[in-house]
Amino acid sequence: MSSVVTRFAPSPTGYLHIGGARTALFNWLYARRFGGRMLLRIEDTDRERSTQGAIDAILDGMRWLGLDWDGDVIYQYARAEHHREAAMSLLASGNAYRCYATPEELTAMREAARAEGRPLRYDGRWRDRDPADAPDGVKPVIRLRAPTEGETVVEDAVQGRVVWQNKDLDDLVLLRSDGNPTYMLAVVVDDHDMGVTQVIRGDDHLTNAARQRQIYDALGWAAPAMAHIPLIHGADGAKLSKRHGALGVDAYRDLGYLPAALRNYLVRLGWSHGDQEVFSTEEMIAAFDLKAIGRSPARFDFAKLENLNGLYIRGAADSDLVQAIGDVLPALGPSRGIPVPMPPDLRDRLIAAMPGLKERAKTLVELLDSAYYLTAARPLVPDEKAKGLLGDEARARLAALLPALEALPDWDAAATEGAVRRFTEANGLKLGQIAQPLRAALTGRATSPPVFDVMAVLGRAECLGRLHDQIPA
RNA sequence: GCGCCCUUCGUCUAGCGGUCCAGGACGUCGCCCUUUCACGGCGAAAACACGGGUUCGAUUCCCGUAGGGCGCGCCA
Repeated sequence: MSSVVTRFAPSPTGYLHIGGARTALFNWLYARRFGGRMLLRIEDTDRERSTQGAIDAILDGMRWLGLDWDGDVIYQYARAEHHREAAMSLLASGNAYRCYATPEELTAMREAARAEGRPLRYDGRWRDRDPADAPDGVKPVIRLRAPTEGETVVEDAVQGRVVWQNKDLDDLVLLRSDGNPTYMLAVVVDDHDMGVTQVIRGDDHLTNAARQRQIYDALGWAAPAMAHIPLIHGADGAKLSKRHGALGVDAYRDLGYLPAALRNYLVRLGWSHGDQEVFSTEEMIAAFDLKAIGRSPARFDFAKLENLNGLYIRGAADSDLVQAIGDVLPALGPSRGIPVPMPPDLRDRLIAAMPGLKERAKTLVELLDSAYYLTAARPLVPDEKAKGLLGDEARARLAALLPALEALPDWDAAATEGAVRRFTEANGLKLGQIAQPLRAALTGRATSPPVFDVMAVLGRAECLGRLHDQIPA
């Protein structure tokens, strides 16, 4: 029993989108689960659309997500010679033939078929034709001489046994007229040469699996095991578009999601392990198996991702969170009022504030926003909710409280709380009636960590200053 | 049009013939805790697409119907 080899094979025509990220995760988990390897192959045979920028984005996305691959990145285009050799051997064995139909001819054929309600398949017009009939000046493609009778079967780990009638499958192109291989050929040759034992990919490739199976058979090679996982849909059930989640993983990073949270969310999309919702990476690896992958498409749900992200934020180390904030800072723009890179003293103050902050943030962006009071310069600009807490009456109360605070010999949470409580008792107020305006004046927000902790962190001078800013002259 | 795949609460899912008047999680709504928010705790509403079979018995098996998805390129 040879060891497990999986592969993730994106085409570099855009960023690493969320569906691709999940495919990569599943391949990674499967390889790790069985002590095998996950290879990374860039399918760049489309020279028009493949870009270096996309390759970089995909690699960066995988690194950010914590999905590493084994060995060097394999570039499919660099292997074109191997693909051509396979096509030639197929030609030699009679399992392929030259087709001289022009693109215009094929388009006309398809249109006619569509108009007459017939299947849109190549009609095999050059399959048995004498090569002597070849027209001048037309460079042929090489097509697979696919079986016309019987059936092609794919035993799929998630879809089960899927059967096609060979009469429904046409003779696909293996080599283009310019001599370059098609995706269909390249995938088969590469997976074979790379020793891939388990293919895990989106089920948009399920039909391709049948056609690739025919190529394997023609080549006399054993096909790897297959697992076609359902696609991820948008919240409305339609295909995932940019509007609802088909963002690159870099966008999720910039939105303030943690890689561990995204991994956890993604692994539960289409896969389950009883009632368990939260998985550490180790647990995921130990529990992952193909059998538990469902067959119906899942919809992307930001609310659940947020919930999970909040869970991971609460569980993260304070210094790690500040580090993560620092990492996303450049993408957030200068409007946050925090210099990039983050000054060491601010870093320390943020770390000190994290225990109170991380309890109430769902994303790193929210975390940063809630830290506004730490970085804001006087006078503060309260948000709408905070403004609502700073009416005339409230500000009058703050003015009345001020002398008691100014007279405090010590400035810590216990001291300020004591002073405020004595004030409320003396004036027949409930604690909230003074604590909320205090919070609004001090933080510019209606929510914050416990207000007396905030006062301790800010220090006497800054607190009294901010209070004076809000008190009527 | 042809082929293939899918269908349990709004969403992610458990369920592999009786344990299901269907369980968990997110979300929603109450209540509690609390200076607020959040966290946490407690509770509520919320689903087996439809129609036929098979069976003593179907959410579970089979066949249709409807709905959805994917594929049908000298793209990948």
